[in-house]
Amino acid sequence: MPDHQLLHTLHQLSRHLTNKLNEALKPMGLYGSQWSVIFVLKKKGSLTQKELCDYLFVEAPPMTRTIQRLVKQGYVIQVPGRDKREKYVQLTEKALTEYPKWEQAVTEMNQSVLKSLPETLQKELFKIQNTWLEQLLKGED
Amino acid sequence: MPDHQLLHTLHQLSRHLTNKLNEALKPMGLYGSQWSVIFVLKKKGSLTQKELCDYLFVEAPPMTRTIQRLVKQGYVIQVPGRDKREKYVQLTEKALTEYPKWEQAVTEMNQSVLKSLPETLQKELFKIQNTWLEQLLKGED
DNA sequence: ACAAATTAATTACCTAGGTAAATATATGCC
DNA sequence: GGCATATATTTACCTAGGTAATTAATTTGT
Repeated sequence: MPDHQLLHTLHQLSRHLTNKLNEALKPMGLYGSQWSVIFVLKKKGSLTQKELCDYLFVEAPPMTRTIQRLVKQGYVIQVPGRDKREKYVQLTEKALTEYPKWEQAVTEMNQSVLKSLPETLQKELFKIQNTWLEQLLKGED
Repeated sequence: MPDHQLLHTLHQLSRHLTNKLNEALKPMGLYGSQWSVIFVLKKKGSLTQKELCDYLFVEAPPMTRTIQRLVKQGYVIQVPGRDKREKYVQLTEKALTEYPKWEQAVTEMNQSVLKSLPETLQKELFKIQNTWLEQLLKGED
């Protein structure tokens, strides 16, 4: 019976948190989608756009746009690969310099929204979400 | 430590489910946002746009657009209220006729995505989400 | 009673993310 | 080698949802 509600609540929660993220990043002139790309690049180094798409489960066109905005802001450069179809994307010095500030802002926001949820529930939620998402993605093929 | 991951997974899960919903509704020419409005109107009867916004936690401008599309498709009519600033929105006969088909499509989609998640976890997830969202909204004021 | 503040809806414009189609480069097959 | 197929990126266009500013109607304060 509460099936509709479950998805509805999940949707609202996600929207609420996305808004919080954007709010936290706004003072630094970044958006959530940009942060997600920066976060991955910081962890993984240089990646092609395709690899970024696969990692973030985002389609190519929005990825192109997000990257182009990052290029324009000077936080990322595109380097043509040996295969000339693909473009490797990597953080600039400027981005690496700013990164700690960005990460701190996001971390603070995370803590602020998570403080109302006991840690046991956080772990439980994380586990259930992961299980579910994994199952859903497995069922795709 | 897995804070970033928690929000990231939640975001991906939500996107995945939204895509599934749109996919399920596509054959009937509806979108997820339209369905959410129809669902509420079916349950609550006639509501002003403001009331719909409050109920769905959506801002007024996207609500205006969603409703205007529903009007154009003949699924909803806008009735000026006694307070002439507000517009009551209500389902048409056409919408009520189609409703069972829509609901079935959404229910089937719900079941299809939920079948990979044991019922105990569904309940657990629902409970945690609700608790969290409630706390977050409480903290807004 | 009337000017000022508030409110509901709309308009204009932004990001996020999706599909379909166009390009350009690689790869396979003969 | 050359032609068909596959792949990475981009372009064009759609919905979802957000903020800021506009408009019209209502409420408040004096």
